[in-house]
Amino acid sequence: MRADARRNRDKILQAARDTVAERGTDAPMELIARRAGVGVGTLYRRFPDRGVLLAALAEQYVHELMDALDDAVAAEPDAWSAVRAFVVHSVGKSRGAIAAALAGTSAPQARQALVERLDVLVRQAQADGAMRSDAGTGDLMELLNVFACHPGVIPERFLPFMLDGLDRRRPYRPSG
Amino acid sequence: MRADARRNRDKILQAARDTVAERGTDAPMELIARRAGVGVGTLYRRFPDRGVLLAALAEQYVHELMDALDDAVAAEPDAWSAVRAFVVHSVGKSRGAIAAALAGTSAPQARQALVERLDVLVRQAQADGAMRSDAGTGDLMELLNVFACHPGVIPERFLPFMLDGLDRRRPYRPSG
DNA sequence: TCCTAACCGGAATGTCAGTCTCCGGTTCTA
DNA sequence: TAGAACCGGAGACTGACATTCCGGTTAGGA
Repeated sequence: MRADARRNRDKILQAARDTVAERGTDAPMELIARRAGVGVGTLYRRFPDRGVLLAALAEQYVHELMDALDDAVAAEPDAWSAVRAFVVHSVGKSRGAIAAALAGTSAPQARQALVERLDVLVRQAQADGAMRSDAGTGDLMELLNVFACHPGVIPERFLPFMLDGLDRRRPYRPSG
Repeated sequence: MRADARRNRDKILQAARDTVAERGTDAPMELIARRAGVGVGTLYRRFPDRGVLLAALAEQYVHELMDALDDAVAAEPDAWSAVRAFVVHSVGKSRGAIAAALAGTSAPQARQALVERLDVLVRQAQADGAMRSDAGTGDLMELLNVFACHPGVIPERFLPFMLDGLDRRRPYRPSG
């Protein structure tokens, strides 16, 4: 693969990510290409159809979530704090790409690994008495999805409330 | 207006509501017509374009929300309970129609009236120390919108958590 | 019952946004 | 410097919708 070809591939992936984040999974291919500073021809040469492109995006994204989960576990003092940090972080970056990565049928094995990993943490948080026990890992994944589909101020605004709702201890912090 | 014409008008409105609930504000007109058991011609004769149809829907819906608010106030013992009941009830019925009714530019005066009414209740709930004070009426309206755009199990599942997050007293009820 | 204005259905037309192909021109790299 | 690999984007195609139009049907008053 020639150097310029690889360079373009990367640019396309990044552009796809941004575009999908803003316009959803069915964003125009041409928009993605233009955003990458590339012709549609180039886009299609690299990714024969939308499905392939989305799969690549999903793969990449799930891996990043995995890393974010590791970071959260390393940085936070307990399981529930880690879960919280992970969710906040994940919702904060790359919006719609989450939806593409998690909701779709792409990269199911990577997704599965992520879910299992998160599940361990969730169970721990519940065992600690920190997280309410009538909500589970699946709920969190769906939560990510819902918020991923609503770029804009909404997630930032509601996420803290939502997380407080999931918190069994429910600390009340008027200014945050 | 002939009897059959009126009958059809009502059927169209109902079909539009269901269809918009499922497929969003830009659901195909033809789908709405078919669902109403009517030809597209009839639909267009009654509602010259999508905007008019949506406006009619909005009007009707906002009035229903108003009634729901009244009912909630009458049935519940305090302001916060009424707010909660209202939100749950509103999210529960006629999904996407909410989005059409509230997000759009249709029926702004009716919407305004609803918001003001709800606002009184919200302030009361906050004054009672029952609802957290860093979230307001606007947040609730947006909340309705977000959930309205996500038919399916999601709202039912998350709404209770969300509302608990907004509750200053935060009663913990493992089984509900 | 009969008449006709009002109403109905849906085929037909027009529009538009997007996808994907193709090829003449350009750029790496050996 | 040759030529394999790559690039851009015009344009042919497609499908999904909106909207119009008119021959056939019907409600409901005389």
